[in-house]
Amino acid sequence: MRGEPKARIPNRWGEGGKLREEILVAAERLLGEAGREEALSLRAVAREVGIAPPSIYLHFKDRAELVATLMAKAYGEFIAELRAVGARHPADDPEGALREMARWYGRFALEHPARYRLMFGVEQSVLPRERLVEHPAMKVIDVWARAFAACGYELQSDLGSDRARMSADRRGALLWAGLHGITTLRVAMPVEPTLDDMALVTNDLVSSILAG
Amino acid sequence: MRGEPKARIPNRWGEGGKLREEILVAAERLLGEAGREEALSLRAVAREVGIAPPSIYLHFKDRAELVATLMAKAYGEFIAELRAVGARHPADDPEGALREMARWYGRFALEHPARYRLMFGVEQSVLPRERLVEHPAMKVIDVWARAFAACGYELQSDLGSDRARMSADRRGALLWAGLHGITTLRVAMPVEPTLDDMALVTNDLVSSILAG
DNA sequence: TGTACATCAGTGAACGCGCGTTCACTGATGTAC
DNA sequence: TGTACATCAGTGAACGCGCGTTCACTGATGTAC
Repeated sequence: MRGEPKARIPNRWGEGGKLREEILVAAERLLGEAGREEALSLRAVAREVGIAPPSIYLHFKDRAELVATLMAKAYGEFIAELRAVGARHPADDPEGALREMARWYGRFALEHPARYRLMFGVEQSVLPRERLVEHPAMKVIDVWARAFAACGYELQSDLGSDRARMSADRRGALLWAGLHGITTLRVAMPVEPTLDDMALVTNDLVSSILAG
Repeated sequence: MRGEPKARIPNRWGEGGKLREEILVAAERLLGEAGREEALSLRAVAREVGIAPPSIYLHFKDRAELVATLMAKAYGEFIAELRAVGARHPADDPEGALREMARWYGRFALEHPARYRLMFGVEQSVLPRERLVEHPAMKVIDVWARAFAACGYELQSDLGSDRARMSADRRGALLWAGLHGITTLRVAMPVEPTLDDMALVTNDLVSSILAG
């Protein structure tokens, strides 16, 4: 009953790259099952694809490079979709768009916990200030800041200022932190998380930040 | 230069329990270094204490029991300290107490990331509704709810209701989620987290929830 | 058309590692008679 | 006071496991002459 112990037919000349895609797809699937990046093993990926473990090294320098590739893909798709959710909403209702995006954020974290953790859950190596702008997390902040700016709050680059009225940037940072807290606490705690429940807290959060 | 490869002198009769304490202390230390519970190994604990790995089984059924013990200790100390921080504040300034507790929360997470993650960072097994009240996480919610109640918001057991004015419980849940998000995002992101920075966002959060 | 050689895609076997856990044991200290 | 035995605290060696990675290889497909 073993799957297929038969030898794999090698790809044609010039089509070696196909295996790279297969490896990424299998790794994403297994990551979803494993839940945490640390629990994803090259050998398991190789088994899933049906190749020998060393074959992975034809396409990735080492385990770290495979994980980094998964992470970059996850970020790219996540940010694009978050932007798209906002853009799909009527332009004359920026608050509605904000709420829509916030709800989508929670749903995403609940439906793809492993991918979510891959992006926001691991302690990452600290980058020097000047390379920070490149990091995809900065783009996430930017999306939220723009969403608040559309609601009439002014953008300002200085996050550290404490003027009387909270800037769009600070509201964005606050919303993101709040959403992150809501979703990760739901997933971490021994309560079965429900979307309704989460939507309620999320709405409270958005209202508070719009009012505060 | 190896530490001490010498044999350990066994504890006296009736004093076997001392080793249990030594194991727990060593495990807490190593957990702090490792950062994540999964990275804590029995063999490392044994090395740290200076005993043979099987000796741990004299006091703990298996690895899971040791980790569970660490977690219970961490929860107990955390909740006691959080309550104490609130209690130390003048009773006529409940908002100040709330802000004080919120700041302490962030500081704790930054200073003891491993212990924080041990409590709030792992996906735990889902408990049945009736056993939920026993879980220490419920006590955390309770502390926050009482802190908001002291600020004049009414307590109500029904978290799901959506009356016009947000109850103390819902504000408490929201604050906790927000704090959790702020602290974990700071730790997870490639930015060096600073206390000032966190204190600013934390204040924004408290203000928003008090106003919302 | 034939043939030597390069290139490509991929493999099998092995490496050393640290892990959780089990097993049968050792040696000191207490207790019963 | 002596001695057989029970109890306690702890150990050494071994188990099987899955892991990341390296190494020298195979066999098919292309290219040069």
